[in-house]
Amino acid sequence: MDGRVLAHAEARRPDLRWPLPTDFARRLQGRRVVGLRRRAKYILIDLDDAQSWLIHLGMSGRMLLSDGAEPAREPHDHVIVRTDDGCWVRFNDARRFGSMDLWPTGDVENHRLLSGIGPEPLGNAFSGASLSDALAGKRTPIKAALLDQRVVAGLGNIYVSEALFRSRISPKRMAMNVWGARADRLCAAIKAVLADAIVAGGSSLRDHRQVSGELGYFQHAFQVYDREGENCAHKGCPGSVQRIVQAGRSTFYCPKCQR
DNA sequence: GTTAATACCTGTTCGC
DNA sequence: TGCGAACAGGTATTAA
Repeated sequence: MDGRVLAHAEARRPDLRWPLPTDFARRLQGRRVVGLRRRAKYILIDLDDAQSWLIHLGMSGRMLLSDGAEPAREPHDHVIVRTDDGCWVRFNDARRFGSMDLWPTGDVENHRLLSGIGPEPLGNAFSGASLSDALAGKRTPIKAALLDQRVVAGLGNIYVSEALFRSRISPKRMAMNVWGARADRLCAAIKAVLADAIVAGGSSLRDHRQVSGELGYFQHAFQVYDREGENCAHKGCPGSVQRIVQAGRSTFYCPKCQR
């Protein structure tokens, strides 16, 4: 999309998770894309009027790209954009947990949804030491702490379970008790899980898809998530995967080797 | 101030 | 076969 003009924009409903900004489609229309970035779970599309288009895919949201004739309208196609070179971009989100906003590019770090968010897990600023600092004094299970975007950006329920399994840390362990070598292991596991997932094209559960509409493949590489009752994947461990509920979300782990 | 629970939404799956 | 209940997810809001 970089460099292309948003020749036409249409919002087919006034809200997603929250109301779309005033005159949303009109403000997109005619703008040239001058940058494409990501911060945490947000896609940031910088426009030539010094505004940035913030997009969160929520859980079921997806951006679908196609060339040529206008694609048939499908249920839950909430925002539709056509670029000046004939590309169609559709934001489709059945559950409407996604959101969009327009915000000054120079102030985007201060947007209410982005301010206070933690370091990028794949960046150099995220280390065992920085993770220890973020967890210090937190009297909540490490599972819940890792879902807190202020601690580290971009981790969701699945990747937290996988990272805790790889680092052999119990999801029930108090966050403040994850430091030193444990924090180093956890940091490395988070980076490894995300790197593996990116290579595999992401995780596809039910209707999660890539821009082409294809499913990702990382779900086939899950070691604990949605594997309740299966043998622990750690070599030599006699344990089996258990499912518990923490903060209203499923956690999968091996009680034998995750401590 | 910190942590836990709840609401939002809809397609899919499961049990009766 | 058909129906309703439960479930999945991220995050703001409300409650404790």
